[in-house]
Amino acid sequence: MIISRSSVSGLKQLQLSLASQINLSKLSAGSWNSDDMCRRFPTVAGVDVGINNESGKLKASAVLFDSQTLQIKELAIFEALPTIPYIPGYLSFRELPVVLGALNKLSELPSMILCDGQGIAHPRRFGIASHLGVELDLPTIGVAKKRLVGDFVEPSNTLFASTPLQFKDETVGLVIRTRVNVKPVFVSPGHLMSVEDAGNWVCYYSRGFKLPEPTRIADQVASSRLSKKMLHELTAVGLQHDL
DNA sequence: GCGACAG
DNA sequence: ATCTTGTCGC
Repeated sequence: MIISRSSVSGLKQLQLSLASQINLSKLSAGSWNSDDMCRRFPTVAGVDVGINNESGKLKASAVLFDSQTLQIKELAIFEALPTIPYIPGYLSFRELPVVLGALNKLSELPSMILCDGQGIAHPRRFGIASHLGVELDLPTIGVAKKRLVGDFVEPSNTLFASTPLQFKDETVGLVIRTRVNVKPVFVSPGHLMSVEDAGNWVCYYSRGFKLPEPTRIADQVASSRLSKKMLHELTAVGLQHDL
């Protein structure tokens, strides 16, 4: 599929315009307390997108969790053919439609969302997490496995060690070691979230794996790689019908 | 001109 | 994103 450079410049202007709506206010007042924060944000959804080689369709997943217990409350998937190819810096225009499709299938919207990819750690401060946040007016956090922009020093090899991700003289995110001996993740706020809160939430949601639980499960669902153990647990609760 | 480049 | 074997560590 071809995409003209004039249409890309149009998307660029749209990003610049929408990015001005981002609000990075702090959610936490004082020290970050997980019990307190979970009361204020009772649910969280993890979203991710995979590609189905058979159909060529994008497959988005939205997994709703109780933020306190991290128990899965609901799960949804949505598939559709991609409209445009993947272009670094314009990922959201390709993936957001299916992500919204999956989220809309949930019986309730979450109080916040963690998504695969960048938040404001983006050339125009408008990664997919920011686009999703502005679109739904919900707090969002971007958790990426790779860097898109910014300079950083590798965080020490200890659990939750983190270093700032600097881009054009500002800290746009954090590089966090969510698991020892594993490459760190790139965390940045999307919308209605500060860099600091985004880091605290990611550490809180991390349970021994590289990716925090919401994104980790959403990732497995979107790429049809749910472990048999997880599949069995979901079946027991009757949440497997969408798979 | 050259290198970098989320998923 | 996805393709892939053996291997290291808890």
